[in-house]
Amino acid sequence: MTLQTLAARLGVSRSTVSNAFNRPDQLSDALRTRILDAADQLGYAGPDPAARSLRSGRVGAIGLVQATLRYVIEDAANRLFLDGVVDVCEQEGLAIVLIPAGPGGGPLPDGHHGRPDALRTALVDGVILHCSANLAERRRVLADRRLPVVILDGQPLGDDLFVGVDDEGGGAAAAGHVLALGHRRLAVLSLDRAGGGMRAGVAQGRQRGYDRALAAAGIPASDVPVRPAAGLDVTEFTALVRGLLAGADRPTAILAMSDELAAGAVRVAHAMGLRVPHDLSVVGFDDSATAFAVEPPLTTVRQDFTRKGRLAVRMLLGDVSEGRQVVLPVELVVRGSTGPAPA
Amino acid sequence: MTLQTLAARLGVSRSTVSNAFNRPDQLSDALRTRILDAADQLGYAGPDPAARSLRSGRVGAIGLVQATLRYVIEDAANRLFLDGVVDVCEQEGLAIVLIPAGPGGGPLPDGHHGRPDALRTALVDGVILHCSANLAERRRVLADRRLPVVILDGQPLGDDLFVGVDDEGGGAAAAGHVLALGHRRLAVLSLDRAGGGMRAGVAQGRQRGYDRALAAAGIPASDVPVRPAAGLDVTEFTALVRGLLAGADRPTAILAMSDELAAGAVRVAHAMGLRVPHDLSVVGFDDSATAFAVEPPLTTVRQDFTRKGRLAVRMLLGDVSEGRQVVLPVELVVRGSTGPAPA
DNA sequence: TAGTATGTTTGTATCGATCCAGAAAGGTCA
DNA sequence: TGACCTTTCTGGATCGATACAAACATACTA
Repeated sequence: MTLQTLAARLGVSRSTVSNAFNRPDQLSDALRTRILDAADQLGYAGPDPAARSLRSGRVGAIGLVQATLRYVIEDAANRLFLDGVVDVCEQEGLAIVLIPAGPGGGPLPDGHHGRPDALRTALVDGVILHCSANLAERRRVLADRRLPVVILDGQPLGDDLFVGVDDEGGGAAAAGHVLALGHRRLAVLSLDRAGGGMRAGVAQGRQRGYDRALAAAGIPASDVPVRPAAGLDVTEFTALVRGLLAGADRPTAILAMSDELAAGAVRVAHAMGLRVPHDLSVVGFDDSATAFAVEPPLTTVRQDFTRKGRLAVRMLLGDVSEGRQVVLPVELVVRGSTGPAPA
Repeated sequence: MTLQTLAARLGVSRSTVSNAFNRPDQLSDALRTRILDAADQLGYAGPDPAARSLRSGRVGAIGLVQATLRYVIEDAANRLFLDGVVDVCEQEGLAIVLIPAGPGGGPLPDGHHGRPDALRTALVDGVILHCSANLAERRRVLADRRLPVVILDGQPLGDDLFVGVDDEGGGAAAAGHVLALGHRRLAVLSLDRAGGGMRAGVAQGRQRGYDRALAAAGIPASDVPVRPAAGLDVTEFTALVRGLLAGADRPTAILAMSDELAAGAVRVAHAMGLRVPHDLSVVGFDDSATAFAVEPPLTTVRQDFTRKGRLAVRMLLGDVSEGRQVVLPVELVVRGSTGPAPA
């Protein structure tokens, strides 16, 4: 059952049937109801979406590209972002397409072999592209496809639409906070990971912030070990943190680039018999639900994920009233996981 | 830049270019590389997805329909299901489309006014349809579109592909457990809600299980109050549970149709000064992460969400090796939230 | 009564690919 | 050498709609 045959059955033109579905104002109510009723009767479910998309150029969906599909739903912070996305999409009746982007952080399929890249074949009107190692390459594919793109987090790329947060400012606030508490031996748990991180740009920004505060306090960056800690399993992560906290001149404060890393550090510290914040201060980042998943709750840097999500979608839909490249503010939230440096 | 123009530029036929992208075995390697290189050079991102879909009938994505988009990501149990879905989709290179289904549980747009229903226009190769109040109507739309459908949870509909769990058996196990502990005054917190539930079918199945066990114990169903509790805000929910637990002949055990409801009940009970399980036993359902979000951890009915997700996608893709209608087993998990009835 | 809006309906061109039957070229083998 | 395969490539038909301009009514104005 196609629009064509339905039109024939009713003795009207294709255009009229099409209009019945898409432009109520283009025909009389009487005819419109007659057509829609007939459609119901004959089991015509409405214009074929593929054909409609081909002709009209619209799809009614936006795409999300992140390091892995799993990350999209498992990361507590990211879910808050999704809340914002969902919010606007539901309002606008847009579907959300989760686009698999191949192995996290890895290169795209070269296009010459194997399965075609999902990014090339995804049916969407625009894409929210999370910062990642191969951002530029992905960006290029989307540019070739002439799809609108909003880059999320990290740093702006060219003059692309961009929404991020003040990672550097947040990092500086986090480090400044523990420095003000008298800590001098610090360590960083980075979102980067050995093989090029999933959120490379974010990690860099936050690190710059840490470094800035350290420099201001006169501490050489080389005195502060930075450990790539993202994507480790529990055993590896535990070993990493234990290594960091072993020895007499262990750090008295840990700057973690996410609340997950921070919470993990607190757990390991506890397991080692260290008290938080008495023996060790820990600062997280993001203020996701995880900040309350440990005792004491985490001092962390809050960002408004949901707002970020809403904004990203709106910008994708063409609303640039807040600018084409938006950096949202962050805010240090002091809770129980930080305290004065031990004497 | 279309396939057409690329072909012209190279002096080959459209078919050949198409084959270069889709059927490597249909042309010589030399020509294929020449074509793909030229495509790269000229910024041709590959065959237009909409055109491809129209002609080939394939999209490379599956759709998920649930009560609301938000539910998809916020519900802890549902995320486990998504894990399974994501698992298979990532393997198969399929995108996942979250289809907004209008106001939760409410009727579909009638098609005669307003925005076209997203279910009618979603570009997908098949749909996983969560049970909901207007399941049948949604099913019909998809039937008209001739899309493969897997119905998730609740009861099978006709001879549609179906994946669910033994809700009735689980309900019976949960109720049987507290009855065996000597409880005689029970109450049910139902997933149904006043205006027709989001997971109507599920609620019915679980209730049948409760009822079966009650009957076996000789307790008339009318003695056990059933309170629709899904979708309430904290205040409403608290009032509801307080009402239930007020009075001298208050229930000594609560059968909750989800871990969220159970955890909520535990919190309210604590707030009222009741000890769990000493004064009140609570049984959850699902064994999601929430089961450990309260003290004591919940006695609950476990189901394997991730397996359910994997299975649903595989069935959608045509694998019916486990049958066309699969009911997965559940298992009672006894933890700290249940104990002997108070004397 | 002609002239002008206003509101409906129609036809033609077009979107950008894939499918499939078959032509051309090159190889094998008795 | 000629019959018969293979491999490689081509062309026309087709998927199912929407856009846009033009045609047709009908009513209203002058």
